[in-house]
Amino acid sequence: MIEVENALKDSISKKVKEICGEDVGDIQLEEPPSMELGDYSTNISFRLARVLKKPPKVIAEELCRKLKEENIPYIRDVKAVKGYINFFLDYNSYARGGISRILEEGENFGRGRDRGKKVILEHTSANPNGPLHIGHGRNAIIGDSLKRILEFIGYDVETHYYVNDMGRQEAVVVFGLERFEIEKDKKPDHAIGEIYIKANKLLEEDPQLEEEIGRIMREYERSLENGEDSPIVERFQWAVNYALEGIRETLSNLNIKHDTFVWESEYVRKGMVREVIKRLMETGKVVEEDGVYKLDLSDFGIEKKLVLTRADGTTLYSTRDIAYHLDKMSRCDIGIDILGADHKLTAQMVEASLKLLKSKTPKVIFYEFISLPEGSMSTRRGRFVTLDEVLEEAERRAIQEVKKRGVADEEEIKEIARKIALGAVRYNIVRISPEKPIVFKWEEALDFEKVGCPVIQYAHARCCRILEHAREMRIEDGELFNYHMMDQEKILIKTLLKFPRILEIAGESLKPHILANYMLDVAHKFNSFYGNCPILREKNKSIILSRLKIVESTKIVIENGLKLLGIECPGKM
RNA sequence: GGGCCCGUGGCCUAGCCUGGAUACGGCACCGGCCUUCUAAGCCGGGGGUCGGGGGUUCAAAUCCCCCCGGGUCCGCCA
Repeated sequence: MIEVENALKDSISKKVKEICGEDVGDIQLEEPPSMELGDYSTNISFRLARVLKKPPKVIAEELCRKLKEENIPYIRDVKAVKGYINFFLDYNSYARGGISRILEEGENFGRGRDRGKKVILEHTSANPNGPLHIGHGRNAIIGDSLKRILEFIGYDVETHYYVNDMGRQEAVVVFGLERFEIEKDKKPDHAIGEIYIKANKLLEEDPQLEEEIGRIMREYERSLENGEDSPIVERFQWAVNYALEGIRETLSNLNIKHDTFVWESEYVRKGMVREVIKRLMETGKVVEEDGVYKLDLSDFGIEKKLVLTRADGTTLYSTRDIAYHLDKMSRCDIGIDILGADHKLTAQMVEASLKLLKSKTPKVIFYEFISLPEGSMSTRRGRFVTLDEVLEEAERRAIQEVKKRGVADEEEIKEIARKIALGAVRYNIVRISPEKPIVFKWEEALDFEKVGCPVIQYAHARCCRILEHAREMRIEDGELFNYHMMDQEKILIKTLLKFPRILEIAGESLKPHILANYMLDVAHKFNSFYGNCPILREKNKSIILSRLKIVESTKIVIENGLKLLGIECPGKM
């Protein structure tokens, strides 16, 4: 609970000032390794040792004496141990205060005040030349989770899918569509993907055709710049929209919806790319080399020069990307991009260019690749595992599991299995911190035992069942938390009350995996509580009532938390 | 060759930014618990040179340097 922490910090800060006469800045509160040692601790004495020229142990004891005189809310005792100062909560009042807050706030528990800040978060942005694979999934899932978290803690968030319709790869699709029949009964993104693979194979066999790709790209760009709605423009639009239709469906199955799809070509059509090039030319940082103009970014520690346009005058991805970012950053307070680690250099160059143009720059979250045991994925070679097949397989296995348990009837099973599958897939990706490379293995991705989201959903289902039974029992109101509480309930309550702080940390540091790991922690703490503290079997009415409130609070935290990870709770499983 | 990222028990993973008390969990393994709130669970147990070596510090998984292994980038591709 933030109130407790702030009160503690204030008291410590005040006493430190009395001892050494000066402000030592922000006090850090930690949690001791075990409950016997206390609930909160500070290592301030170690930091003061040098200033005061006294051993930490002596300082801790002195501070401890002074802190004991203070009346800090919810704190019943202070102890000095081996240089640390440890604080002990009065769990009865802490539980009463904390639990009633969770229950009052309900689905708003953890929600932050409106910050009056507009965020544009760009994620997924996969090229529309095939279905999304699990690598794209990592991008989409991190992005969508982050959007939900930021929104919940008080930001106004708009998500962008930057549609890359101008690259070589899309020209290859258009080229392929001229030569191969598209399979109309296939899911559109998969059908486009096959065309793309076939076209690439053809290009490999007959490199002469490469000329044709260049011609298509030039023609498309010229048409756009002239503002024409020529056949080539229509062909590109058709191909892109067709693939996007399938991509949208996959995203929707993952509970992901973008607010805006921004087409790269729009920046060419509106002349904004030319404008950017012109403005970059005026910075005085442009040199001519091998017949093309290049931007020298050595002032930013980047050795590689940025090519502004091709020798044939057509634009490049990077310049279009700068135009997009210039526009985007002017429309928000904070811009966030989710990018694969392979984009690090490009992102640096975009950032440097934006600085040259006096623009704000985006915050970028980089994630490492998901590879297959046999090597890295490749859309071009058709070597990838699609999100569609992962979701489908997960659902198939979930149906089997749910049937085995026999807790739901035929109609419910499908819906329950869908939620479990979605949770398993999203959770297994979002729980890993993004800078960690992942090797995709089917057994790991779809393991419903123990690790992962089903455990959390299961804990939630248990809550639901208990509350259901409790309603039938019609337990009357009474005094709460007036008994000697078990460790498991103390630990659970403390964990539940960390939720708002966790969201703050996960949101501000742009790390959704922190929330994911916390959710598993809540489930474990709940299971331990459930296994050790009788609820409905308890004789004492006040204890039953109090524990039911804990169950209800757990249900709220799990629902709120999983919702922010884009995961639903089946309620029974 | 240079830049960036990763390297934590047999396997997966948190902690690293902001250094502190027994390194968080899970899988697998061993033992106990279902006529009692869903056993996708609970309780207990074994298992660790935090890739290696130096350094800074009263204190290093955490900060600095070097090395090893893996990934990635260094296109008039995106």
